[in-house]
Formats: sequence, C-alpha cells, structure tokens
Amino acid sequence: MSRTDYPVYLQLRDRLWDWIETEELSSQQRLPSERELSERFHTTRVTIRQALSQLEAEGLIFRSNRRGWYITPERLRYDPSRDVGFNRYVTEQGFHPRTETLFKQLTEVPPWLSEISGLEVGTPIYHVFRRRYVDERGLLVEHNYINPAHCPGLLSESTDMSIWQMLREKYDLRPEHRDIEIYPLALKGLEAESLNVNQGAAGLYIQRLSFDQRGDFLELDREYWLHDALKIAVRIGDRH
Amino acid sequence: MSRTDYPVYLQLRDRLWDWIETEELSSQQRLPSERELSERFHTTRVTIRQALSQLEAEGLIFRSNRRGWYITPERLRYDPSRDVGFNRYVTEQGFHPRTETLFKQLTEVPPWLSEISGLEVGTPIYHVFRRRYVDERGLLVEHNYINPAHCPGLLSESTDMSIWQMLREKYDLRPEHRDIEIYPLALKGLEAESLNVNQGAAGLYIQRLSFDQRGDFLELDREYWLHDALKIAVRIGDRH
DNA sequence: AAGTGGTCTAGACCACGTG
DNA sequence: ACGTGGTCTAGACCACTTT
Repeated sequence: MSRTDYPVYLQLRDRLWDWIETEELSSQQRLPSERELSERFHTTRVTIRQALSQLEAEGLIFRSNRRGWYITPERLRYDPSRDVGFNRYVTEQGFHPRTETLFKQLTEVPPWLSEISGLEVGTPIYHVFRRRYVDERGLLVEHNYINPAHCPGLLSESTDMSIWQMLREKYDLRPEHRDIEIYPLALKGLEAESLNVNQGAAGLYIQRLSFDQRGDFLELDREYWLHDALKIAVRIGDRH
Repeated sequence: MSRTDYPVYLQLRDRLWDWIETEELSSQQRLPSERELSERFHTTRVTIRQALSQLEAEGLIFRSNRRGWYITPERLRYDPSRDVGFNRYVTEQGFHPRTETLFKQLTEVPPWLSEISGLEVGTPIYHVFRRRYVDERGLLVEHNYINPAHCPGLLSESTDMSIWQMLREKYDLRPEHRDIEIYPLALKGLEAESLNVNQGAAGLYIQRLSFDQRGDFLELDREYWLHDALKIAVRIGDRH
C-alpha cells in the first residue's frame, strides 16, 4: 500500500510550522504578508494560503479580517457547568478579560424561545448582546435572554460585568438545573462580523438554558466562540 | 455605513442552498460533479468549490474523499455524561449504528497517559481503536485505554459492542467521576484517513477520563468526531 | 477507460486597513 | 496612498474512484 504523495501545501505547512517555532513567534504576533511568504517559499499566493488555512484549522494561527495572520494564544479553559463569571475564570488563568455590550433591549419572546423556555410568545424579555475579549482578542459573542419577572430593572445595571453575579447578589437568583448544548458550527452574519472573522469561519456554539428551583425559566445564554479559543473541561459525578 | 459587496461565492452558496431545498435532496444523496455545477452556475471550479466549502463549514453538505459531495444527515444527539453505549443512543434516535475495531493491543502506558491517569509509565494497558458509523457514514474514531488490572482478558471479548456495558456487566465496574474535555480541532493523520476526510478537516475532540470509587484510573476515551456529526446535550444539576 | 475531486500556476482586480 | 488580504479567472496535471 503506497502512500499518496505529500502535497506541496502540506509541505509548506510543515515548513511554516518549523519557521514559526524557530523564530519563536509569540502569542498574537503577526506573520509576514502572504506575498512575502509566497516569495520566501517559492510558491504562489493561492498555495501559501492553503498552507496558512491548514494551520488556521489546526489552531496555530488565526486571521483578523483583512489585517493579516497572527499566532493563536493558548486556549482558554472553560467549564460551562460552573457558576463563575467570565471575568473571574479568565483572570484565574492569568489573562485579561474585557466585555463590551453591543446592545441591550427589552423585547418580546419569539416563538423559538417560547418553545424551549416555556414562556408565552410575546412575554417581555431582556435581550443583551455582548462581546468578550481575552487579552484584547475578541473570542466570543453572546446573546443573553433573561426573564424580567425575576429581575426587574436589570437593564439599568451595567451589563459589562457578570450577569450571573448580579442575578445572585442583587436578586438572589440561582439556577437549579441547566440544559447545555454544544456543537461546532460556522460563524455567520452578525456573529462573524462582530468577531472580525470571515463568513463561514469555524466556531463553537454553547447554549445554556437555566431554570430555578420551581422549574421556571431564568435565563438563556447563546455563545458563539472562535473554534481555536477554548477548551471545555467539566468534571461530572463528583459530589462536594 | 455601506455594506461590503456580496461576493460571488456567497451568492452561489445561497443559490446552491435553494437548489438543494427545491430538489429536496435527502440525507447522504450525492450532488452533481463540480464541473457540472460550475457550468450550471456559470462560474469556475475554484469558485464553486469555495461555495461548496462554505456549505460544508455550515454542515449542510459533506465530502467523502475524492468521491464527491453529499447531503449531511441530521446531527446525532450525544450526552457524554451518561453511561449509555453508542449503539443504544443511536438506536434510540432511529438510526443504525455500526462499530468497527481497527486494532486492539496490549501495550505500555506512555508518559502522557501516565500524567493524566496516575499509572506508572510502562504499566500494561489495553488500547482499542475503533470506528463508529451511523447509517453507514463513519462519524468518529475512538481510542480507548483501559486498565487491565480491573478487567483481565478484556481483549479476548468482542470490542464491537459497548465497552462500558461489558465493564459493567462482566467486571462490575462503574465510573465514580469523570473528567471531560471538549474542543474543536483539525482532523489529521490517522484520524483523518480513517474517516475518509481531508487532512485538516474540522472535527470535535471529546475526551473522557474515568475513575472508580477508590479514585483509581478506569478508562480513557479519546473521540474524534466529524464537526457536523453531533450535538452535545447535557443536563446539569438535576438530582434524580 | 472515463470521469472525478485534489492540487497547482500565474496572473488579475477590488475593498479595506493602516500609515 | 499604499499594501494587504479577499476574490476570481482560465487553464493544467495527477491520483484516485467508478464504470
């Protein structure tokens, strides 16, 4: 059984990988331009882009819309089952978090939300859309849908901090159980634009649907992460 | 703020999407050849491939090495925290599972495994490598590392069924807690070849590290899934 | 044997980000 | 204003799958 021949773009991938290692390029550092790379490695831009895309898929480098290629930082560890705010677990890992609220509004429950939350269509609902950074790289955008019946006046508060912390401290709300969904998807439309990535860039979707002790809908969280930004780590079955 | 102009390949994506809908192409059905599509939509193969790749990233279609483009089946729902075998939850969802053992061997604990399991380097360990199908599409490959101290003779058993079921029924072994890791990655090398996808195809990695009541290492499970094949769904915090 | 997808070339134009 | 990445053309050859 003979091996298929090893295509040029994969050879380039290997050489780029080695080159990045020997140059000791560090997190968020920029690579030379594609034209410069294609000259240096004696190939065309199309082929060097294929090699770069390969390394992008592997998570070694990433691109920021029309600005160039950069070294990907280490993945953030994330446990969606814990009740710890973004700012806290980012800080715990030695990085610098930042949150930007892109919009917040009082709106009405649409049919799809009614279906999973049990709220009636048309019921008032808070909707917050935020972007989260780690070390000034935008890693995810997040839609929060919160039941105003449980926390009137929430939108007047600053939403740049942890919503969970606020719910716990100001309104004494805690989730009793959660339904979590996770799957890979392509970042599109608003999410892709907000994260400065191409339409169709690989991402990870995380949804958390939280209910209180009485089984009432508390909050829905829909997160769109860059594919290379996180590593989910959960411990299951341990009773503390 | 004027919109950036909408590139041809995204227009093609939309037209392909519509075309697939109106043709009512069903799961696993093959699309026309790239040359035929590029004629039909009056463009070049490079551009039609960009549009196809977009739909691939979105999970609507997939490719099987050099054979063509096909309609992606519905995602399989999967709860890695439950103790239910692959065959069972696939069947529960109305699909047909199949498992193929690609190899199984008795080997020695390598350093990386020692680090996470607590076993000493060089200790005997079972290693099973399997491929799992749903409706005859290979969705994942899986490495199992099992502590033979707890289940001598396991390799003589058929490994085409649920290993967990076997551990429970034949050896009365149950995990007390588990460390689960999940993140997107690129499928490469052995994993890509075994799943008949390109080097660098998008995938999802799921690792489960299981310990028994005494805190002893039981089993390590490393799964490499196609990115479009599954939706993880977990309920947390509910006490039955 | 024919046709397919995978790879690759050598150009080109454009919109956008950065100086 | 310049250079960048993003897009696109019109070809070509090859390895592999299917007929």
